Amino acid sequence: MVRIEHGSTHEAVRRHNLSVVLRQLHLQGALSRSELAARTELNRSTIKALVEQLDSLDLVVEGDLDLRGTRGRPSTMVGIRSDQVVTLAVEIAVDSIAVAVVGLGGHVLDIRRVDRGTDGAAGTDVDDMLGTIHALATELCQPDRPVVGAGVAVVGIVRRADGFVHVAPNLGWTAVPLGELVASRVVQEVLGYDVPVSVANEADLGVLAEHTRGAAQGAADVVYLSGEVGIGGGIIADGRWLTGARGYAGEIGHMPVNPDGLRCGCGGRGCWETEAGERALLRLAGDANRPDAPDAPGRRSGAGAVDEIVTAARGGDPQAGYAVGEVARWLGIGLAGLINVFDPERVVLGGMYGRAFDVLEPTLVEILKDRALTPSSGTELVPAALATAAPLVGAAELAFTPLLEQPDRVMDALMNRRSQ
Amino acid sequence: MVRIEHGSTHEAVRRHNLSVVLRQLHLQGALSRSELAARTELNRSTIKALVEQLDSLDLVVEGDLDLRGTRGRPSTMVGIRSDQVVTLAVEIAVDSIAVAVVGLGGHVLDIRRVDRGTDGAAGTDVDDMLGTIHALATELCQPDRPVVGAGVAVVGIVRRADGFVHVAPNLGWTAVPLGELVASRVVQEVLGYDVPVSVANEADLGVLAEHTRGAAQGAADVVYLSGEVGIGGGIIADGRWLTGARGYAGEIGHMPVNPDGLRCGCGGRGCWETEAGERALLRLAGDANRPDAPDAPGRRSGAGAVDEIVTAARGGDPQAGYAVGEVARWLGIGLAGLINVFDPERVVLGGMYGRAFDVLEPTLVEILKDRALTPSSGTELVPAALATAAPLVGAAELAFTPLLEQPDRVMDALMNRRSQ
DNA sequence: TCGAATTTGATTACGCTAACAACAAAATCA
DNA sequence: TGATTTTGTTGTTAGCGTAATCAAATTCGA
Repeated sequence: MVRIEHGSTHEAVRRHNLSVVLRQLHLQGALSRSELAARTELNRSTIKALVEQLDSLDLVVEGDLDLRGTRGRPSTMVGIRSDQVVTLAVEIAVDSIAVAVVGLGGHVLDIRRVDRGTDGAAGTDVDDMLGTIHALATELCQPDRPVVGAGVAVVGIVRRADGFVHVAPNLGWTAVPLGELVASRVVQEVLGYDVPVSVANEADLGVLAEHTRGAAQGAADVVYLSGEVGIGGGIIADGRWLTGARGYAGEIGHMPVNPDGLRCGCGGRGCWETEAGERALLRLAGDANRPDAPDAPGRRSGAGAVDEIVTAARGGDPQAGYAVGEVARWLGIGLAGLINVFDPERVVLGGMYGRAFDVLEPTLVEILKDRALTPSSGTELVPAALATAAPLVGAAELAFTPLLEQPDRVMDALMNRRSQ
Repeated sequence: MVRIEHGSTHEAVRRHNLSVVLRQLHLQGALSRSELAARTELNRSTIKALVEQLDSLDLVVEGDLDLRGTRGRPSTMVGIRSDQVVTLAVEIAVDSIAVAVVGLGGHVLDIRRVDRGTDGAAGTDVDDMLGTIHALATELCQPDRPVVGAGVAVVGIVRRADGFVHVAPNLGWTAVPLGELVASRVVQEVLGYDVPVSVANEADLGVLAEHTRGAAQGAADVVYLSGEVGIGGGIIADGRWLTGARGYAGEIGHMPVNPDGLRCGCGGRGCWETEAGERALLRLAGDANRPDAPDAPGRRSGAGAVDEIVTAARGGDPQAGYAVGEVARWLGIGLAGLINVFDPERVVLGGMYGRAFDVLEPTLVEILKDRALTPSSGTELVPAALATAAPLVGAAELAFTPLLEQPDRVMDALMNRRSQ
């Protein structure tokens, strides 16, 4: 693929500045006009004009004065229309499906989640799942509330360009054109007009969420690990979300770490998630105190069982402590490689790694001190901040991207589509 | 680190367009004005003005007409002043030191290389090495030829911000402020004025070179592997050179691939370069037909010995074939992990992997088919195109970066400095 | 409580830059 | 040789951010 670098024109400047202002408000919620001027290094006059345009697009509201008690004339506050401009966020997880309406600024206005096999929700059948999403979206959507886009988080390998799910082992899916399906059988039917539908991997959206509103805020280089049934990974490099040439980046679960390890479903041996994933923890802790059979197909996530083990380890249980220690060791060995490859500013641990952060950290730090080449003080290790909300928040963020990049175009196009 | 997104102004637009035009010419060598207009999507009038400004900065020349025989008035060709605007490129390798004068457009105008221990060149002592570089640079530099920057490639872990070499195991260095040293004891003394000095890891500059002028041209997502004494790595992600938060990114040599492998100098066990590096190949092929003792300190690179083994493998020698096969196997196992993490469009193999590409490829392809999750047809595997020139070309490219980004500022500043 | 100082909003004029339009120039093609 | 096509050149226009100025609204100090 050859990239041609284009020149800039007036409109590009305007659009960029409009985008910068809107993004600031999206991230901060509300700012005074003078603060906007300071952050963007733009002139007061320019900010006024930009805010007026955003106002005319129904994206922001100019409200009260900024009453902070500083001297001088107080500045006008500019707020986000978080209730008037929303996206639809969908999460297709292993054991549940969730749909949320997320307002500009990242506010989750409403959310519905159903577990698989309950509430009439489907198993992993694609059609049933679309039906579930359709039903949830219908409940949530108010006809007068404009929706600017939809984002879908799914536990699978997703092609960025069109939301084609190449494979989703934990759902039993192969070759599902999820983007098209959601567009035609959910968005178009529920809303009555088309909006862009973006699909991405759950962990990739996790890092996007943590970077925008969670534990990775302000960090330009981030590695995010999410311990669920497998190990998911997402990366921010140089301030940008890394998705790879096709969108498959961040598939770290099957990095080889132990050639003598157990066989993995992918055909390899000693993959990272075989050694440091949820099943490894359950296996190492022994099956006695755990009701689930860890290898039963279609089983529900062992989150409850994992938490029991972690609690036991905190309480001094030797078997649980051993299991946690081993998982931490293999986690650290793989993580050392990633740190050497990316040199991240911060590593964010989500999923079960986030919940068990306190018991994992000591071992991790020790392993990394040995194995990571970069000065050890360089990389921060922190737990995720958004917990289970991360994929939905990330999906919403992804769906907001076109609006944030081209506020005027997206809103104009939306007006046309809705009025038809 | 908090990033503030700034707005754009007139000057930013002008600078961007100036930069885009100059970069096109830097990459293509010469283009007609109408081609420039087409590529940049800028107006004819604008291109004229921009080219005139670049001409007044002594960066380009307007020359003959474009005589391609198409109908219509022929367009004026715009060429690069490759002989008038140059950078100094320095390579500090394990067994040699090289200095080159590289003109705009990437033309290597002149080059001097000395092996360590010959020609009065130093071993690995920092002072001696600076002396060598000083001598070579003095020979190469013509006083009337303006130098806009200097770039240094070094086999070590380098902090991007200031060119501080944290550690360079193969040179025996620790904590060497190489950027400062080259600036004060080479550039300032040889040229008589200051220019920015940038330092980076050899493999990182390798991928920059291959991406700009080699086998990775046009690819937005690239993984580059260089097999030398160790394994060096460089990454292009989403069209951008990836250096990490501090500049240590791409240190893939010590990724753990085999916990039962040999001890590595880094303290780990079964690091990638222990299993798939030069020493592994020499070890696996047996020592009988090789004069060098592979583990003698300060030894010269075993490039010759490696090539002997590769040639023997091509000829059907079973021992050599086994050694090459094992190296390919471990190389593939590690590479599968990298492919899953980055989802690159292209993987470029340099150093000994490039020279042995034909004998490595079959095994690599087989391993990747098994181990890499992404559709196997997705990622291209190609040998490097620039061979030993890559680090110097990359260093020059790095040194040209400020000029390409802000042509007017850099040239004005240079004028002032040289006239003092 | 009142005036000075400070900071911001609003308005207008200005400068910079790219685009546009019209015409001239230089080639190909029939 | 004339029609056609493409590009260079020139003057004009439009868009956008900035600077300058004045008015407005607050805090601070006496």
